[in-house]
Amino acid sequence: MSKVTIQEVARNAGVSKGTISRVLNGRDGVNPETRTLVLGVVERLGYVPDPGARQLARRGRHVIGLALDEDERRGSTYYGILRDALEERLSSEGYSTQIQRENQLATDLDGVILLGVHLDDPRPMQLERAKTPFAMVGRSLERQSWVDVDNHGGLLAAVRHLINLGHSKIAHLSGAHTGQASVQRLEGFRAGMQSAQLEIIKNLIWDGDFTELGGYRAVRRAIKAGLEFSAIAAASDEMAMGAVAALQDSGRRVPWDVSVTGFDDLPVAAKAGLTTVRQPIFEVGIRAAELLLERMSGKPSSSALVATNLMVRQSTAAFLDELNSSVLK
Amino acid sequence: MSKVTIQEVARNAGVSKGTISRVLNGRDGVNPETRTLVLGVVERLGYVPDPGARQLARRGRHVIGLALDEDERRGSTYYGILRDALEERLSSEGYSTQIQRENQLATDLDGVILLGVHLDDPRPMQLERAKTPFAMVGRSLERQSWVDVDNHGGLLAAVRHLINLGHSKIAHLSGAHTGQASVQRLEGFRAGMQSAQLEIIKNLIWDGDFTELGGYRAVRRAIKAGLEFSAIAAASDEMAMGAVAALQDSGRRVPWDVSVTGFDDLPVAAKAGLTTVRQPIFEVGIRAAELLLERMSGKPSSSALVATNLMVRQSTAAFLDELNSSVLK
DNA sequence: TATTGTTATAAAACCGGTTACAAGAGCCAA
DNA sequence: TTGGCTCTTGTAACCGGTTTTATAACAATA
Repeated sequence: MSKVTIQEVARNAGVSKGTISRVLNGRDGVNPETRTLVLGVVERLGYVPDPGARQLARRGRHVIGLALDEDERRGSTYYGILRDALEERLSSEGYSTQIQRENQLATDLDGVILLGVHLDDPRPMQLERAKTPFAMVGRSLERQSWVDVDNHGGLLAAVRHLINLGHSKIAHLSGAHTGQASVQRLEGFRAGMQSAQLEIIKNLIWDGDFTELGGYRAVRRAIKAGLEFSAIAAASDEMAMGAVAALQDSGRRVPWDVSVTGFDDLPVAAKAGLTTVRQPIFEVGIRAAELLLERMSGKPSSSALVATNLMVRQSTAAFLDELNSSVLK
Repeated sequence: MSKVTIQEVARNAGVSKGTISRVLNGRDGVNPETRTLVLGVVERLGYVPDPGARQLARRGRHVIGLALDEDERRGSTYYGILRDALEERLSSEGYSTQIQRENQLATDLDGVILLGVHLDDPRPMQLERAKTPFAMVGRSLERQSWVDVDNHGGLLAAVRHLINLGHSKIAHLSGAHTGQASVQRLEGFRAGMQSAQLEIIKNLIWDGDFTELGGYRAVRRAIKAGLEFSAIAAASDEMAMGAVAALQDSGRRVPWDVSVTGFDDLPVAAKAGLTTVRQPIFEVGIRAAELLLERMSGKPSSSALVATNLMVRQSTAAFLDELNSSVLK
């Protein structure tokens, strides 16, 4: 319960504080035997270094900045979870985090995490010029040290799931076409349809603006236009929820008349029983933090594409053709 | 730019480190003259104590927990800003924060901030029993140490603004009636109408569920039902945005045909030109942190009701009666 | 006047880590 | 055998604060 200090670990292992510290920080010049002994004791005692003391002992303030692209997104669920993850990983390493307002990338930072990078983002170049190490959440084509979710694979999995259930007239509820994530998900949708030799109908790709209301309006419009479809693969949970509401307002039952899938797996999705693609946001944050730490320690940098999981719930069901079902009778 | 330490302050003031520390922590037994001298030097040098060192020197981990009521709300804009504020204030005091999952209020915390307390909330009692100091965001009738926004006064101001513009058939777009904030805003609406001897029409009080889509649907329903109104005072920006969308979809122009006000002043409100009531969320967080610190140091506890501001933008305009305007011609 | 208390401050110990430096062990060449 | 080298580990200083203890100056009391 009460905190265990490095001193106690040292006493238990029969070595000095310094050795413990060297082991834990991966310094070389430690006997492999001693190393495993120490790690064992650390494990047994459940020792966790005090972040405050660590920060103090390593000279310098050790601050890393979190740079968001738009103020508007600040505080959305996605960024909240990401921040939690980054903070958890970085604070355990003795770093404190600090939100960077706007484009004023401070120069006295030890590192920066860029959130929501887009294609013609000027920030990576700025940071390179200032020789500040950084890692990115979002894909970069020219540089390393980025983490991204496998958007393409995620939507592909959702579409395959729908196809396996017998659906063929599948609509895609897309976000604004500016974001990379949006484009990748759309491509995933296309890939899924094509792999089953299904036709991609232009009228069944709708813009839902990544919001619940946007999804609602898009689906209402489609129904009013008399379009036929038996499933909707949305590019976000919010849009999917809006779609469900619109279907219900139009007298369609989910999933019996229309199946719906989302993307993100927000808490609300589980509550509403929405089949969706889980984005491991927390994991993305952890990886981003690790990439930055890697880069700051001078190791060769890499990037990471984290996988998604399809969470099958109650908003999808097998396709029931009215004709078919009447024949069966 | 580089950090200024307590040692430098001490040298500049011609006293010892200990004295600086005593002054900054409000310990007594310091000569008033010395105190002002030290404070002057601190100000001049722009000295800010290092949180890490502070945390280390005060024994114990010094963790305070942030307890949310519902997982769902986690990460919403509101809670994001609140967390920023709490963290800022508490970390400068050497405390680190930790999110409390569910109801597992850990016992080894120095203090707890309860977010979103409601009337029959069991948590205050639990904490009292465990003798853990706490402060609450949201009103408590039985206890002290809470901070809340003046919901009543905020909506009252919005309604008065509309009345001053000549409106009389004013609708209220309310949240779910369970929350305290919702009830207080509804009461503010009533008070505003009554103070101008205006009739409160039951059919003009709608439930919008605090979401954009909820607001949209409620307004569509009202229009379809043929209800007459020239202004809508919503209990949240999101609902107000939904209302604006619904009005536009029905061919009503905002603000010429219908005026709309929101509540919260989210970034999106400024962008959309929505007249709204600003909730000083950040300020609420700071105050909550201070109330907790107060309580932990054993001072007599108090509570705070922070004021709102009406942000007048382009979604409200003077009432134009068609009859009137034709007469004027 | 000698003794005791008060008050204000300086000095030093400490918090829990990291790291520069010193030192002992083992090995090899001279 | 001895000096020098590498490998490994202990020792101690230090980071920037807080807090306990010691001390000096002065006032109050006997």
